[in-house]
Order: sequence, then structure tokens, then C-alpha cells
Amino acid sequence: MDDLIKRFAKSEIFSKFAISEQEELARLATRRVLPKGSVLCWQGEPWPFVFSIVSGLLKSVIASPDGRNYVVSTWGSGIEFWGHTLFDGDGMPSTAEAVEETIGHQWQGDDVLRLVFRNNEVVRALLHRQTQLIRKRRESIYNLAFNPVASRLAKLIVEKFIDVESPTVQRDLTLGDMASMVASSPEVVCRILYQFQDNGFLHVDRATITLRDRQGLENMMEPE
Amino acid sequence: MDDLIKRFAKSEIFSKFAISEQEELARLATRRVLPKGSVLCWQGEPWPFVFSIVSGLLKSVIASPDGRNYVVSTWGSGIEFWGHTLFDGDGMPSTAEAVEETIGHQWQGDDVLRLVFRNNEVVRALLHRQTQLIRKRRESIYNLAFNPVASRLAKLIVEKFIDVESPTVQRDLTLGDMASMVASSPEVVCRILYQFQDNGFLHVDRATITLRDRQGLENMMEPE
DNA sequence: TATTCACCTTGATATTTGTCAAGAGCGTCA
DNA sequence: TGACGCTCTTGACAAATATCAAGGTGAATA
Repeated sequence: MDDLIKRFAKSEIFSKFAISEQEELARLATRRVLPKGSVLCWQGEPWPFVFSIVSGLLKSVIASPDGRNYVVSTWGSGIEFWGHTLFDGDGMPSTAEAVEETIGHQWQGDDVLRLVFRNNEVVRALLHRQTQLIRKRRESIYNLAFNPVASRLAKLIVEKFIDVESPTVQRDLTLGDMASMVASSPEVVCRILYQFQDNGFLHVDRATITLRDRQGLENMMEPE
Repeated sequence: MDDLIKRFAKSEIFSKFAISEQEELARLATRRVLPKGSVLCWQGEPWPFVFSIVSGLLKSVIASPDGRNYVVSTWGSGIEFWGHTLFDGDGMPSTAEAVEETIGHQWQGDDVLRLVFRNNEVVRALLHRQTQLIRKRRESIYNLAFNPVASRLAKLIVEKFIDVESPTVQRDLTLGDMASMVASSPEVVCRILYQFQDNGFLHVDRATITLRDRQGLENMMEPE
């Protein structure tokens, strides 16, 4: 429990609560373990909760009726996931799924909101967060509207290498995974990967990817 | 001024203020007239204001370095436009431009926020609105990721005919305008328009569009 | 009335992206 | 070890979309 309160200090939103409020929050929390592949909430279903990730990784994915899907966002350790349902009562716009085993704490949204409204600093932080989300969605829109698949893929790869010291990284995403993050198909992703290799940006092999020319890749992100 | 307060009653957010607060808001408002084509705020620039539209139409457009642009959203009479800058201090993600002469009231964001934080009902309404915005952006993402240009255009047209009694409508948008709303080019839009005509969905002529088969168009919106 | 200009329309063509199919590589498990 | 299943890889092809160029139309204007 003290442990939980220590985590709050690192949270953009929860850190704004007073200590007494944090203690109440800690009491109300439910610990959850999401096995790899399990679903936190389904697209279309109401989900009036808050989930704070201790470790692991979630992805939010929207599905089209014909079976394709697009990963809107991923959520790593330390961040909180506030169900849209909390704020407007409607169903969730996407399915949240555990990419790997994910551990976190969950709250009834009403419990949290009751505390939120007592404290303007928290409200401010929450509005800040919502605004950042809108900005992130806009960035996706920008990429989908203006940039070709190769640019979106370059961006994905560059971001994978952020805060990684080694230039070689395991291919932990399948081609299908990558495809669903850049709104394309596995075959196309595969081809572009080898095209990047031909350009000298990276070395691809069945199991790993090695970064050779970060700048080259970054130039791909925004075609002229 | 009483006039202004009457408008507040229709606002999702402002209607939640107490009368006294509404009066203060009314005092703080500045009336603005935006000539057609003028810009309310520029992409990249901070803009810590709130603008409430009395009449007219704004569009939010993101531009790419090579000159293309995409209309993220349009804002009609009765709605309020809250600068993202207000909530996070960063520059605006898009340029807001008057499609036609637009009249409205503007506030210093800080003035409004000060009042907002006094009143939880207003905060709730504001969070509700932010959430709706995220949902709208997601819908755009969905369309860009999954639907072909023809579907996006069909959707645009169907929405144009919403709450219009006559089946014939003036072509007030140029092909270029439509192209920037569906992330495509004028030529492609033109072709698809005539393709819709061939399918019997509508009748196109240089100056007007006549709806012939709404259901047919709606079926285009979500390809199977 | 003649001119200009912005927009529409259409053809030809290039580029990008998607799809289908086949084979290869590699780990898992009986 | 060998069969199975999944993913990767690649070729061939099809469809969607973009681009370039040319000509047409109509409203505004001199």
C-alpha cells in the first residue's frame, strides 16, 4: 500500500492529490494481473474504470468489420488508462489488450472522480492529459493523411530504437503486428523493411533488426 | 448582453454556470467578426482563448510541408472552440480559418478557466467535451486507416444532406475543398463523384448535386 | 463584347498499395 | 527425429490513388 502511494508520486495526475486523498485511493485500489493476450475492455462496451499500469504493456486497437485492425496507441508502465465511459457514459472506442503479462491497479471510476472533483490541481492535470491525447490522435491523423506507409514504418522503427543503447534489437513484433500499427499489410511491411536495408538504413534478418543509419531513417519520416 | 446569456443556455458547457457566473462571463466577452478567409489561430502558435461561434463556420486544418492540407474538423454556430494551449501551454495543432464570415465572442482563457474551476458541473461538462473530441479524432483515424477515398467521400456527402429538406444542393465546396476533407486530390474526387452518378446515387452537374439514392451512398460508407 | 481566371472534367500514365500464392526458415512437441 | 504450425520472404498480379496535361465552362471584369 505504501508502495502504491510511492507510485502516485510519479503519476502526472495522481501526484496532484493530497496525501489523505492518496491514502483513500490506495485503499480503494484493486490489484489486477492481465495475462498476455487478455482483454481489459472491449470496443463498444462501457468501461467506467481507471487502470494504472505497474508493469507490462497494453495496446488499444480498433477493428474494422472485415477483420483488419489498427493499433491506435500503446500504454506502458507508469501510465493510467481512464475509460472514456467515465466521462460520457458511452462504450469504449477501442479494445485494450495486454501485449504481454500486465500488472496494475484498477478503480471504480466513480470512486476516483469523486476525489478528482475535490481538487482543482487534479482536474487541471486531467484536462491536460485529455488534451495531450487529442494531440496524439491528431498526429496519427497527420500521418495517415499525408505520409506513405514507408514513412509511418520508419517512424515506428525509429521510436523502437529510442532509449535503446544497442543498435541491434530483437524483432519482437511480427510483421502483422507492425502492419496493424501503420495501417498496412504484413507483405508490404516486409518489403519496405528490405527496401530500408537496400538504402543502408538498417540490416534486417529473420530475428533481429540492426540500425545502421538513424538519420537516413528519420529523413524517411517526413517525405519532401 | 442579455442576448449573450440567452445563448449560454444552449451551450453544453456554459449552461452549467450559475447565473452570476454567466453574468461575469458576459461582461468579459469580446465580440469579434472574422471576415471570410481570415484566420483565428495559426498552427504552431499558442492560442489561450475560448471562442464561441454565434454565426458562420470555421474549419481546423493541418498543413503538410509540401502544401497539402487536411480539414480535421469544422465548427458551426453554437459551439465553442477552446484552444488546446489553455490546457497545456503548447502551440495549436492546426490553423482555424473562417470558411465564411463568422461572428462570435472571445474570452481570455484564464478568465474562463478561473470560473470553470469553481464549478464542478462545468468541469464535468468540459471533460465530457474533451472526451467527445477524442472520439471524433478516432473516427477520423478509423476512416483514414480502413476506408477508401470513395467511402470517405460518400460519408462527406451524406453528412452534407443531413437536415436538408431538398434533394438538390448547391456545390458550395470546390473539388479542392472536398479533397482536403477526405485526404485526396481534386481529380480523384471529381471522378468518384461521377462514379456515384453512374451508380445512380446522385446526379452531378457543374453547379449542383442532387441526391438520388441515399441508402446507396450510405452503403458506400462502410465497404464490406 | 472580349478577356481573364478559377474551377471543372477527362484522358493517359505513373506510383503506391493490396492481394494471392508458393516456398523457406525455425521453433515446438509428440 | 520428424511432422506441424507459424511466421517470413518473394514473385506475380490487381486495384487504388496520384499526377500531369489538356481542354471546357461560366462568372466576373475591363
